[in-house]
Amino acid sequence: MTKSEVEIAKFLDTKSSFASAQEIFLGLKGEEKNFGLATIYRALQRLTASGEVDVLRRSDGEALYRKCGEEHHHHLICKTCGKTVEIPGAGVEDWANSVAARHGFEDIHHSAEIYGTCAGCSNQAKPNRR
Amino acid sequence: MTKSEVEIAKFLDTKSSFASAQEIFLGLKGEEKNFGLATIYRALQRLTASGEVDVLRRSDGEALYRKCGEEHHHHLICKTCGKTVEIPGAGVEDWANSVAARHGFEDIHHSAEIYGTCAGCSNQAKPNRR
DNA sequence: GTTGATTTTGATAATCATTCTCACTTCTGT
DNA sequence: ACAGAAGTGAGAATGATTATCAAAATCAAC
Repeated sequence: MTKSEVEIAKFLDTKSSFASAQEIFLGLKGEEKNFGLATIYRALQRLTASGEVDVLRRSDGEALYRKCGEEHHHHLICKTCGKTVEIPGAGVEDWANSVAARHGFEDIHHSAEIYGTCAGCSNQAKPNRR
Repeated sequence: MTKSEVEIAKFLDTKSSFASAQEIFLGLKGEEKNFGLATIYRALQRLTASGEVDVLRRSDGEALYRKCGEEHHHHLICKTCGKTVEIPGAGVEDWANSVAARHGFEDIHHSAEIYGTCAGCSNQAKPNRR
């Protein structure tokens, strides 16, 4: 594992939400942990290729990264604060397999994310209900 | 509905797969159906905002567009030829709702796509099995 | 059907994330 | 210590998407 990969993994471990490459770059600035933007991108490519980091795309197309568990899972993401919960894959798994089989598709994989407002942000939005 | 929206919708209707803005731009070239790239993007924004066209992101971040049914649905997409099948939303719906409720999330929506190899491409890949 | 306002369009420049280049440094094994 | 491989940094290059702004088309009343 390279120095940049270690620092990026450490940084992502402190966050429960997804972070963009630019955010990681800025977050690592100073305190002797400087890395060029190119290095960040290269390290993220290696981390995602090896499955240590998950990627997904924000609606504007920017890539977001997160350190996740090894097992197959999905995400429940707060639209307001970004807080992310890992969801075990089981439920969708069966659905995907049966749908694919019904249409003659093989060698499948799937993606599934749920977006919403978490309890904390929901309360903040309507603080003093009268 | 503007002229560009009509032509883009017509073009997307002829395809069963997703198309990028650039592909639409090239596909509409010639035959009096010319539109500037900026116009294509603006029309696609309106079409997706009104729900007439679905968007998803290719793994490299490029946006892909498709004319779809009105009802909530998901996609089964061939990784090789791009052929896309619409899947009714029912199955995932329940899963998303129960997961969200269990974690105190409100006001949710979700995305789910299945990627695989369709029967046609699967046969082509291994044509003469001996 | 002409006037005037609003909307759409086109060509081009600007933006911004991501990748490429290349020279330099750091690691690895022997 | 040495050679070769891999990692790094600064900045240039790429490419999709958006912004700009003036010209053209559309529309609504009179």
